[in-house]
Parts: sequence; structure tokens; C-alpha cells
Amino acid sequence: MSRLRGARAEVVPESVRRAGGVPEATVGRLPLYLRALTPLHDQGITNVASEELAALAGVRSTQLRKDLSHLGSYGVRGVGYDVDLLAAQIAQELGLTQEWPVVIVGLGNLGRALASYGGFSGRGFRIVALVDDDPAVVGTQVEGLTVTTLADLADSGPTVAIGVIATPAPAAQAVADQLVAMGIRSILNFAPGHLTVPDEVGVRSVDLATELQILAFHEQRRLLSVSPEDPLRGGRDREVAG
Amino acid sequence: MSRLRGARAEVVPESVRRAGGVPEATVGRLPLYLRALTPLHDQGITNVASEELAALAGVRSTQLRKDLSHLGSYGVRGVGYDVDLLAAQIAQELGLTQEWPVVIVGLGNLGRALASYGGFSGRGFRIVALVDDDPAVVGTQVEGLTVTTLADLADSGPTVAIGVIATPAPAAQAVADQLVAMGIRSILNFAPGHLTVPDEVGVRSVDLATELQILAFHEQRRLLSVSPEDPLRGGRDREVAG
DNA sequence: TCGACTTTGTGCAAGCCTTCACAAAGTCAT
DNA sequence: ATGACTTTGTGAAGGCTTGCACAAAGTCGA
Ligand SMILES: NC(=O)c1ccc[n+]([C@@H]2O[C@H](COP(=O)([O-])OP(=O)(O)OC[C@H]3O[C@@H](n4cnc5c(N)ncnc54)[C@H](O)[C@@H]3O)[C@@H](O)[C@H]2O)c1
Ligand SMILES: NC(=O)c1ccc[n+]([C@@H]2O[C@H](COP(=O)([O-])OP(=O)(O)OC[C@H]3O[C@@H](n4cnc5c(N)ncnc54)[C@H](O)[C@@H]3O)[C@@H](O)[C@H]2O)c1
Repeated sequence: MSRLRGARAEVVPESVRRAGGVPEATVGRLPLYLRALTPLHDQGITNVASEELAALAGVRSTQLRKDLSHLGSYGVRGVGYDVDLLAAQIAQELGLTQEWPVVIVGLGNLGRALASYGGFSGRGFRIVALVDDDPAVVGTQVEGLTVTTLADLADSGPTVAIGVIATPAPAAQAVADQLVAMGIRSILNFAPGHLTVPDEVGVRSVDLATELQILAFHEQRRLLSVSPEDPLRGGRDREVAG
Repeated sequence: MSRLRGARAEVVPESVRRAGGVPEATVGRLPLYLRALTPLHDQGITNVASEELAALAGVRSTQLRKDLSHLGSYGVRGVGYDVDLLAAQIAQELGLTQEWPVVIVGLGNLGRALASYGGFSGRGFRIVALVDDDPAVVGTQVEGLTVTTLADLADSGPTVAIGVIATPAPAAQAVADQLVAMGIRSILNFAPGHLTVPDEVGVRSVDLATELQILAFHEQRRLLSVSPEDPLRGGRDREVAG
């Protein structure tokens, strides 16, 4: 019902430049909706209203509807959305109709946790290779996979679409360069620091310290406006007003 | 599940936006600048221009200058920014002049990796407590700390400012409720799913699957070879951000 | 001291994103 | 079949964020 967006000679000047007509902000929320739909499906619930789904996803219902409107009209007025249909539509939009092969580079504390994490399969991803450069680790078995080197992966390993970097920060850029060189164009980086990659490569970085520091900023703001003298006071002896 | 609640929960409550005159978008980038400044300091570099620092942080120089202008004028025209002074100013803005005590709840694969992660100290945070509810884990020593229960922490543990949730998803909401009940108002959640908390509590969620799915979206777009009239919005080396 | 050069800080404009308000389109009881 | 009710889909408004252009303010060499 709104697929003609690009054809309409209306005012819509540059907004058509969005990938597939879906705003980036919306793309970032589609996974949340999909995540909220799964338990509904598992409970056998077949229909859900935007108000309820929005609450489950942690957004406002108007935003949910606006987001979904970019995918097309899959809701029924007066009723809501078919859970399975909507999940399928979002999955298709996100490209989850296939399983994306993933490689984890760096099998230290974090890399091993990621490797043993069950949240990949069933969500559109499968770990097909594990890489490290420590001779003591290469060749060992982890979660049913034999750890290899990046060179081996490039040379004789399985095709990989997404690379996850879990090496120390100083090695991250070099690893990214090698992943790009072997054709990988999507990278999820857990090492702190900015990765420089060609334009056509997508990078998302998750930095624990960054997240904590953002929390700290708000925590400080909150505390400064209440008890400027003793910031860390107010543990167990204070009831949080609400 | 207590998904019916008076208080709404936002990742960053709308009411907190632009706290202290600093836009939320800027707050999210300050940690990146701080992260980029650290290696400069370690190399003994005392001065840096916005152009250079922006490149290290992965943003545009105009954006960097605009962001810093919200903190005040700490640069010198024609010269640049004093590395140490700027780092100190950002650290102060983020509330990192003190060490924030952190508790990790859930000592499975991820929780243990986090506990053994050295990136906390020196960045403004210190792990002061480890919590699990598995009797086989409670009482054991991990990284020099004795694992306790949430009840023990609330009852006789150290004061904690920030809670990190690394439990399975089904337990996350209950854990969050208990953390909030004991006065914690900043939560970093690694379990997939939305947490409902009172308005005055700050929550940031990191979901591996969400990150991968956003990457998958762009990967698919790339492979579908771009819509006819949409010549790949390339441009700069941007992180696929949301 | 002066002039050329460099780089910061910022008003302004444009673009995105979110929220509002409401017509459209369906269900349901009678 | 009808009217009351529910809920979606969307134009428009408002707010936030980004990027541009340029004045301001400093350094440096002569
Ligand atoms: N541990 C955590 O909880 C945690 C949390 C957030 C971020 N991080 C970040 O994730 C990264 C990994 O953390 P960690 O605690 O697992 O570190 P770690 O030192 O335990 O493991 C790093 C692994 O990477 C391997 N490695 C090093 N250079 C490599 C290279 N060039 N190619 C392939 N493998 C290489 C090492 O052999 C090692 O096995 C770090 O950048 C860290 O800052 C870790
Ligand atoms: N492992 C990963 O790499 C990874 C990556 C991303 C996200 N996650 C998420 O992080 C969470 C933890 O993952 P994991 O692999 O470490 O799981 P895990 O099962 O290995 O560990 C979970 C731990 O939490 C403890 N726990 C359960 N309920 C608890 C409660 N009510 N109070 C205190 N402790 C409790 C369990 O005893 C266990 O030790 C999950 O939600 C997972 O989806 C994990």
C-alpha cells in the first residue's frame, strides 16, 4: 500500500536514498519486534495489537506502527497483527530467511563465551569457524569446531558472511583488514576502538566501557541533582521513589 | 512476568534527554573520544587537532567540535586540544572522576568472561560483587571475589551503583526488579529482552542477536545489488549505526 | 608588530526521527 | 444490516541531530 513511495513525484526528495525505503532507525528496532514476537508465537498466541507488542518491545505503539508501515501493511484494523505473518515479514526484511555463516576471531574469555552461546542458531546465524593465532589454541576443539588460523580460513575454510572480532584491541584492525581481504563485508567488533574499513563494509561495535560510561553519565546527573555531597550513598537504606 | 506496570521503561528515559545541556547523542560519543585520547596520552602526545581526533574516533571533525562545545571551550584555535586536559574534562563530564562500584549478576559463560575482563578498572569502574543463584556457584571464588546471592548482597554486601545482568533471559526481569529494589538505578543488560523498570532507572541493553540482525539487513541489501534507482549510498566509512 | 596561516567554536539550514491527530477499515452485538 | 467500537496506517508538526559556512582567535616567521 505504500510501495509506490519512490514513484510518487511528491515532496519526498532525498528520503528515498534510504536502503530499501526502510529508515535506519527502523532497522535498528526490527530485531526488537522480532524478539518480542517469538515468545508470543511459542505461547500459541496468533494475534497481537500494536499497543501490546510495543509494550513488549519497549517502544511506543505509534512508533511500532510507523516502523511496520515501512514494510507494508500486514495488520488488520480493529484486530491487530498476525503473529506468525508479522514475524515472517520482519525476518524476511532482515534477511533471516537464510542462515548467515559466522566466524569468531579470538578465542579468549569472550570469544569462548560467544562460541558456546546458543543464541546464534534459531536467530538466523550459525558459527561455522573459530579462529585464533595462539599456537596453543589453534588445532584444539571448541564447541565441536577445530580452531584454525585466519590464513587457513581464507585458504581452505568455509565461506563466511559475518566476522565477529573478539581479539585484544591492538589486533582488531589487522584482523578486520584480513577479514575484508577475504571478502567479508559485515563485522561485529567487541574490541574497543574504531575500525577503519572500506565503504562497502558494515561494522558495528559493542564496547562494554562505552555502555558503562553512558550509564555513569546519567547516574551522576541523577545523583548531582539530589545529594551532591555523597554520590554513592543511598544503597540499601533508600527506597527508590516511584 | 510483570509486564503490566505503572512506570514505563525506556532505554534512555525521554525525561533524561539533554540532561545538563548535553544532548544524548553527544553523551553517546564522549566515550569514543575518551577512548581515542588514551593511546595519544600513552604515546606522550600532548596536543591533537579536531580533525585528527575525529579520525581516530570515527566521526566528522565538525561533529567532534560541536560535541566538545557542549562541555565548554577547552581547545586553542590554531593549535588544537590539550590531550590530557580534554581527557580530564570528558572524564569529569561522564562522572569518571570516581570509581563506580559494579555488581555482575549471573556467572555463566558471559558473566565469567566479564568478571575476568580487565577493561573495567582504569576506565572508571570496579567490580565489587559477583552474584549467582546456583548453589553450586554461590560461595566459590571467582577473580578474587566470593560469589554471593542477591539477597546477601542486599543484606550485607558492599554498596553498588551499577548492575550488570548476565543471567538467562527468563530471569532478567526478576533480577532487575531486585536490583532496583536495593537502590540500583543503572543497569547494563546482556540478556535478550526488554526490561521494565521505573522511570528513574537507566537501562542499556546489549543484544548480540540484534547486532547481527542489523548487519544481516545491510548484508542482504548489498547482495540484492541495490535497487535500480538507488546507487548505493556509500559515502564515508561509517559504522552501520542505529 | 604585522600578515599569513591554522584551527576552533557556532549560527543556521537541512534532514531525520518521533509524536500527534485522525481518517480508514475492520469487528462485533443486536 | 447497522451502529458502536476498536485498531491500523499515515500526513503533518515538532524536535533533535548533523553538516556547512565562516567569523573568531590563536600561532608563526620575518
Ligand atoms: N572479556 C570480556 O568480558 C570482554 C568484554 C567486553 C569487551 N571485551 C573485548 O573483547 C576482546 C577479547 O577479550 P578477552 O577477554 O576474550 O581477551 P583474551 O585475551 O582472553 O582473548 C583474546 C584472544 O584473541 C587471540 N588473538 C590475539 N591476537 C589475535 C590475532 N591477531 N588473530 C587471532 N586471534 C588473536 C588471543 O590468542 C586470545 O585467545 C578484547 O578486545 C576485550 O577488550 C572483552
Ligand atoms: N554467552 C554469550 O556469549 C552471550 C552473548 C550474548 C548474550 N548472552 C546472554 O547473556 C546471558 C548469559 O549467557 P550465558 O551464556 O553466560 O548463560 P549461562 O547459562 O552460561 O549462565 C547464566 C548464569 O546465570 C545464573 N542465574 C540464573 N538465574 C539467576 C538468577 N535469578 N539470579 C542470579 N543468577 C542467575 C545461572 O546460575 C548461570 O550461572 C543470557 O541471557 C544470554 O542470552 C550471552
